[in-house]
Amino acid sequence: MEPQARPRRVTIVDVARHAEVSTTAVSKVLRNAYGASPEMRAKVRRAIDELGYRPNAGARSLRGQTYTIGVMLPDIRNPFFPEILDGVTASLADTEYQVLLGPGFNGEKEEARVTEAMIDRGMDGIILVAPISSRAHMERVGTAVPTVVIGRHGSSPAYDTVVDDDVEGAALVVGHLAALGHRRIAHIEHHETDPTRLTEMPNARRADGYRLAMRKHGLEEWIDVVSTSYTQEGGHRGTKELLARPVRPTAVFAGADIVAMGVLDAVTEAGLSVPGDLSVAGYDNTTFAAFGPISLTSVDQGGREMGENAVRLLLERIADRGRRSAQVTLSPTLVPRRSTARPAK
Amino acid sequence: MEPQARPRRVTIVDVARHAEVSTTAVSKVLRNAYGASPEMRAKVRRAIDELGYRPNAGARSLRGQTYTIGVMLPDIRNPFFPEILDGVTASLADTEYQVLLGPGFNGEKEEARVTEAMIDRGMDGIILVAPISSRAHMERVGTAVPTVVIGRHGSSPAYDTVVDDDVEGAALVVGHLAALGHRRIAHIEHHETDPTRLTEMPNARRADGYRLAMRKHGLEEWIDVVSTSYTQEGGHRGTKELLARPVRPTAVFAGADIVAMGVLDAVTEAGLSVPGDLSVAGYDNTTFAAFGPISLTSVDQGGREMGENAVRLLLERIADRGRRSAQVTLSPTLVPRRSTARPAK
DNA sequence: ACATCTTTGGGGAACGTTACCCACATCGCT
DNA sequence: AGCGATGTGGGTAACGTTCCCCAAAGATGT
Repeated sequence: MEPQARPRRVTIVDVARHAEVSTTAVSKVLRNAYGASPEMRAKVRRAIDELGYRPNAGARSLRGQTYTIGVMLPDIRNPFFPEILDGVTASLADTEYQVLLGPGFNGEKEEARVTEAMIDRGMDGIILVAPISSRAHMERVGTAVPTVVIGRHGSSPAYDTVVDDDVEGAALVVGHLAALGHRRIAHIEHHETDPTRLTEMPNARRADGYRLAMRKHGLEEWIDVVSTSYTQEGGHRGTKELLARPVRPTAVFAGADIVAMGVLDAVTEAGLSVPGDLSVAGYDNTTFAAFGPISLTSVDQGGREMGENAVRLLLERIADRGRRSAQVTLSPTLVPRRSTARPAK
Repeated sequence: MEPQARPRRVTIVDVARHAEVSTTAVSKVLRNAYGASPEMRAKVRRAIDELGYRPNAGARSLRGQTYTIGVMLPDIRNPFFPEILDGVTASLADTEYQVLLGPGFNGEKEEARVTEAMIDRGMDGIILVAPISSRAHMERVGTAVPTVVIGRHGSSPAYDTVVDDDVEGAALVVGHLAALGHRRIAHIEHHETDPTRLTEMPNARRADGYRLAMRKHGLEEWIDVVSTSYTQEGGHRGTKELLARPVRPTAVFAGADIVAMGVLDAVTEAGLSVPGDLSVAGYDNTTFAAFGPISLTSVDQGGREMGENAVRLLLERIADRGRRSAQVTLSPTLVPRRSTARPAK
C-alpha cells in the first residue's frame, strides 16, 4: 500500500508512437500547420483523444507561445471590473486562449510584481485594467509583450488603449443635475498630483469635465471639488466635509460608484435622505448602482465593450507586433435612477 | 527606421558569463541550493542585478516548478471571495509564489476548462473556491497537482478541504432571530438535487442547519423553506413567494448575502420596510452587508482565515505529496446589524 | 524523356532551467 | 603519511515542444 507513482503525463511522443507517426506530424496537426494529409490528421486526432493528450504549456512557452492572456485587475472588489472581464472572456471563449487574472491590490509595487510575473510566464498578451502604474512601467510591459491598457488616456507606441470619454461622462452628470434644477453641484475626486497622471488618469479627466460643464451651464461660482480618493472611505470623508459647508450643496457627483457608496453611508449617518436632502450620482454603473434599495444614478462606460475592444486590439497586435498603436475611445451614457431628483425648494 | 529587433531576454547563461561562473552555479544561487560559497553567491547576485535577470517560468515548469498558485473563483462578482483571496495572497506575499486567478463563471464546463488550463501550465498548487464541479473532477485535479478545496464538505484522499461549520452558522441565525422573539422564520435556499452535492455543498448544509435549529427552538411548525438559487434573482423570487403566504413570515434567513440583496430588493418593491415589516439575515458577512445604508445581519465565515488555512495546507502538501489529506473546519460567528429587530406585535 | 514543382512526412536542433553526477581541493584525524 | 569527510565548482542530459530543414514520391509541363 505504498503511494503508487503517479502516471507520467502523456506527451506528444506518446501520441506519435500510438499513432505511428513522427512527433513533427503530431505537432503539425496540433497547430493546424501545413504539411499533413487529411488521413494523417484523422489518425493523429484519434490518438490524441484515445490518450487524452493535452499540450504542456511550459514546453510551448519555451518555443514562444502559451495561449494565455493575462489580465491585471487593480482591485477585485470594485464591481465595475467584472463587466470588463465579461467582455474579455466572451471574446476569447471560442479561441484556444485562456484568461488568467492577476491581482494588483491598488499598489504600484504590487502591479509591477504581477505584470513581471506574467511576462516571466510567457503570456502571449496582457491587458492592464485601470492601472495606477507609471507610464514608464507600462511601456516596459508593452515592449516585452503585446499589451492593451484599459482606462488610461494618452497614447504610447508601446501599447494600445481603450478608454471612455470621461469629460463627456462628467458632462452628462452635470447636465442631468442642472436640468433637474440643481445649481450647487459638488464633486468628489480622487486626489492626483503627478503631472503625467493628471493628464492620463480617468479621475482627473472627470474632474476636468465637471469644471468645464459647470462653466458651460453658467454655474461657475458653484464649482466645489473635494479631493479625497476613489474608495468608499474617500466618499465618506468627502461627504462629511461637504455637509459641513455653510451653504450645503444640493447634489453630489461622485467620481465612481464606490465613492458614491461612501457618500450614501455618510448621508445615512447624518440622518439625511437621498434624494430628498441630497441628490447623488456615481460613475461606472455597477451592479451596486442598479440595486433596487440603492438605485443610484450613474454613468455607464460600457465595460463589456471595453473588454471586447481590448481583446480585438490585443489579438491584432499579437498577429502583427509591428503595427502602429491604436486608441479606442467609447462614449459613455447616463443611467438616471432614483438617487437624483429635483432639489427641495 | 525599421522595427528594431527587440533585445533577447537575459538568461541564466548570460548571468553565468557575466559573473564568470557556470550556469550550474547560478542555478544554485537562485534556488539557495547547497554547494555555493558566500563569495560566489555575492558575485552571482551582483550579476543578476546588473543584468536585470529574471528566471523563465516556462523553462522552470519543464523541470518541475513554476512558483505559481492557481485560484479558481466561480464568480468574481460575489463579494465574499475577495476576503478569501486576501488571506491567500497575504500568506504568499513573502514567498516566491505568484497567485493567478482563473474565472469559473458558475459553470461545470467552465470550471473544468480553467482547472485543466492550470494543470497544463504546470501550476504548483491549485485552490478551488466553492467549486460546483463534481467530486470526480476535483479528484482528477487533486491527483494531478496539490489541491485544496474551500467550501465543500466531505473528505477525499486526493485533496484537502477548508470549510466553515454551516450547520452551526445557520443555528446562529435562527438562535438570534428566535431570541428577538421571531417564530415565523423562513429560509431561502439554493436548490440541489444531486445526492453527493446534497451532502457536500454548503447551501444544503445551511438548510439542514436551519431545520435542525428550528426544531431545537420548538419552532418546528414554522419551518418554511423556499428553494430557489444563490443569486440576487433567487432572493427576489423567493421573497415574492414568501410575501404571498396567507400568514407571512416575520423574518427571513437568506442562505447568502447575495440572496439577501434580492430579498431587500423585493421588500423595497413591495413597499415594506426592514426590519419593521421583515427582519432579514444573510450569510458571508460581505462588505455589502457592512455597508451603512444596508446594515445586514450576517454570518461571518472568516474568509481571510479560510484563505490562510488553504495556503498552509497547500504548501504542506507541495512539500510532501504523500501526506494524508486534511480537513479544516472553522467556526462561524454572527454579526448582528440593523436588518434584524424584534418583530412587530 | 527530362526537369521542375508540389505534397507529404520526418530528423533533429534549439528554447532555459534543473539536478544528477563527478572532480578537485582542503581539512582534521589517526 | 594516509584516509575519509567536507566544501566548492562545473559538465551535461533531460524536460516537451516547435520549426527549420531535407528527402522522397508523385504531379505537371515541355
